[in-house]
Amino acid sequence: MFTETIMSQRPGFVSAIADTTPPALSLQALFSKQAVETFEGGSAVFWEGDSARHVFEVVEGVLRVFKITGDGHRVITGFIYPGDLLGVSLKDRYLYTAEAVTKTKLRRFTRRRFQEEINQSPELRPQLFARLCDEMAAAQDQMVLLARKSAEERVSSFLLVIARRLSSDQLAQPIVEIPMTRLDMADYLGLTIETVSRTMTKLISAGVIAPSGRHSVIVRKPAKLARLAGEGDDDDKQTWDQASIQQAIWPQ
Amino acid sequence: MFTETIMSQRPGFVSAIADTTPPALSLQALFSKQAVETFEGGSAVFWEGDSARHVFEVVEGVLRVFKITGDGHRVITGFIYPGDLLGVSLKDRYLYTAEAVTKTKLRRFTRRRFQEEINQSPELRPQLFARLCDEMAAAQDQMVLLARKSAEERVSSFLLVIARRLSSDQLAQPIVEIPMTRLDMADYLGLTIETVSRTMTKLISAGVIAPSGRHSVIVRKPAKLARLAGEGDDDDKQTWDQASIQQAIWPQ
DNA sequence: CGCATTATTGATTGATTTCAAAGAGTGTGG
DNA sequence: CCACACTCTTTGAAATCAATCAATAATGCG
Repeated sequence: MFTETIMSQRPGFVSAIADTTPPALSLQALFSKQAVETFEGGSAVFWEGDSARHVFEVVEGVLRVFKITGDGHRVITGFIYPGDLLGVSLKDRYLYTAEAVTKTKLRRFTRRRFQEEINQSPELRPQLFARLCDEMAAAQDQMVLLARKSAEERVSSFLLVIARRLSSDQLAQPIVEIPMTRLDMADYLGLTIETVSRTMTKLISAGVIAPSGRHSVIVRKPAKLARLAGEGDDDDKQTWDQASIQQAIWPQ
Repeated sequence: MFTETIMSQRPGFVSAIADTTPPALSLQALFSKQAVETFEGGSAVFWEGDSARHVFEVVEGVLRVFKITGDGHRVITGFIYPGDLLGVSLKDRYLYTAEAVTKTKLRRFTRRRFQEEINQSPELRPQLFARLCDEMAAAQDQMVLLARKSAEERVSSFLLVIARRLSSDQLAQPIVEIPMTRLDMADYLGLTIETVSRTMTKLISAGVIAPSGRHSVIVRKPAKLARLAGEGDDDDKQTWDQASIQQAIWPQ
């Protein structure tokens, strides 16, 4: 099971990822020493209930993380993007199945080794904690979405979140990549595939988004999208001085 | 801001709580040195967005933790019971409002002090991690509930969870205390108060539960309740007599 | 005891699901 | 290069579950 020795190590590759992190020892720097493994789209990294032997960092690609309910429904609890950690449950069994949506590259540590590293580094610990807290915050937002939002609000929220996630990477692009299928979206948003499809169509008809291939859309009216997503949108003036950035990302 | 000096310390009080914890230094032992504060039912401990200055441990009582959506809906993301921690977000702002459901007793640390203690203790750290992971697991279960379960499944799941939670405290009691109101339940389960009420009535008519005052019910058919909750329970014997009730509630 | 709050019950509406079918995109092999 | 099979997506019509609207009942508090 120790597949991390399969590929050659690429120490010089670190800087491209770790540039933005101030401390000498970051989680990303830690993982950067590990070998990169590749998973084809659709393949599972681990299964719910598996003995939790490894912790992963996503280098490239997108994964879905899900549970199967008693009556066979799939509930996707999150999507994992490059830079995110995967499998950081302190339980000894994975809480969910992780599956590659697209072709994915990962680095892994054994849980034991990872815990040692974390324990020995006062620098790493707060970073890991921060990750867990981000995950918790995301989970809570998702609970709000599932508990009270309409189909239109759910889909809009989803598009908005992935649009913003991308914006930090590839700035000034109104094109939002949607690597996952409609079924993935449905199982993430607590809707059926038909409702997702209908809602997308509705957003397109309303001119909020425009189709741009099957796995991407162009956000045409980001302010309206935010309003539909049910954000506290009294006004969107005072947020940042970098309103110019927002305009650059989403030119109206 | 060091409000923990307000009340007198009660070192002798520890044992009653800390008896069950093996290690010399447990989270509960840590908190046990702090003064106890009381919050009346309905009063807020902190608000979403407040500067996150303290971490709390619940000594007694139940709290609700919630967010308010853009359109004014309240979404309760969890209930906090004695022994649980509150406010362990590593963010510098609280992610949610915490409000006492019943009269509640808490102990608190400043965040700074708490982090120091955690950082200096290799014994405490895994305990805190385990708590966070339990919280995460609960959040995921809640996402599953909200994403795919019917009203009946939601209410049944809720009753089952609090029944099991109580069982560790006050054993061998099929009487489940429900300290929260129907509105609390509704806002937690992503339903309306009417639907919760109707579903409870339905469960009563079906003989699954029996009313026992407004804030408690008797679980008469725990196996059926588990089935209605959508748990993967392939086998289920009929369970009318008291002995099998207890077995079914607490199988382990 | 009366009033405010909380809970139940009933009737109706409506959003989303379900069922059904057709259309679009992708890859394969002849 | 095209036909075929497959999957994924869109669209339509009907059914359903929970929300909403409305009224009554129970509880608890001063």
